[in-house]
Amino acid sequence: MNTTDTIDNGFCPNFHSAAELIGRRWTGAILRALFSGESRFNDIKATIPDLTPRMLSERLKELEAEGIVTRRVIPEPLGTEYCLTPKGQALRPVLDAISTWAYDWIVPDEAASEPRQVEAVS
Amino acid sequence: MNTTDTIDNGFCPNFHSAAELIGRRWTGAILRALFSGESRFNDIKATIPDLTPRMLSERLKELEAEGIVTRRVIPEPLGTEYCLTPKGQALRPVLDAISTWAYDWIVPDEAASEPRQVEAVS
DNA sequence: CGGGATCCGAAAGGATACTG
DNA sequence: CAGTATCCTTTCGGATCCCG
Repeated sequence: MNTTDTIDNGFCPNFHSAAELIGRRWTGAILRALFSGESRFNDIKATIPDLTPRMLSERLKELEAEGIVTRRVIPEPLGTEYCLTPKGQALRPVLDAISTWAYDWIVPDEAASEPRQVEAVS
Repeated sequence: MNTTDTIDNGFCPNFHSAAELIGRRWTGAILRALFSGESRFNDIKATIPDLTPRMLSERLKELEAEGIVTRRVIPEPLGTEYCLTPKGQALRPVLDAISTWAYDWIVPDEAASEPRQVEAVS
């Protein structure tokens, strides 16, 4: 029933697993780095502030296991390259939608820390 | 630097917090239930299989703190009603994008164990 | 009905160090 | 460069009981 249409049923396991896959800590940012063109381990790591190699490695493995990225070792400049598979590329609309929403609704200085100062509304 | 929506920079804290907000455990499903029309605590709970009241309560509070839902106590039938704010409504494209992706790429028996053929090829 | 409080085990995540 | 290994803290999340 729910196929490409709108949200009209209460629960969908596929949706659920997809949401939690993408939403796993750091995963969104990693995917974003991949989309932005980064592909080497340390390049990805460098673009994401507090990401430790352990986390990156772990998330990358998960994504690989999910068929979202592929890992390839490059002999010459010696390194590893992570690329998005079609399934991974297909996530672009999702990432874009999140970006748009974030841009529209997340107030800049609310993002990093969270000094949620509402202006005194009694 | 471009801030509109395309992905071409490495990291964006707004995007990051948005992704992890939506991706928090159960949050996607809860949002989905809200979009599908549920609004009462136990109705939402009922649509999501293993969600405990504690988790629902916790997530709902987070969403409320983020300005994504509003909580209102209804005196008559006695209950509580959770509604999406404009900020919450604005998440619809995100949820839809995830739904679409999930439908296209998550193979049923990989998500849970609900038999469903993606496409009866040939 | 709609939660809050508490307890507690499980798992995720961070820091640091070390290696092929 | 690209990870691993280990430790150890924090958080998550489930169960249970209770309260307005």
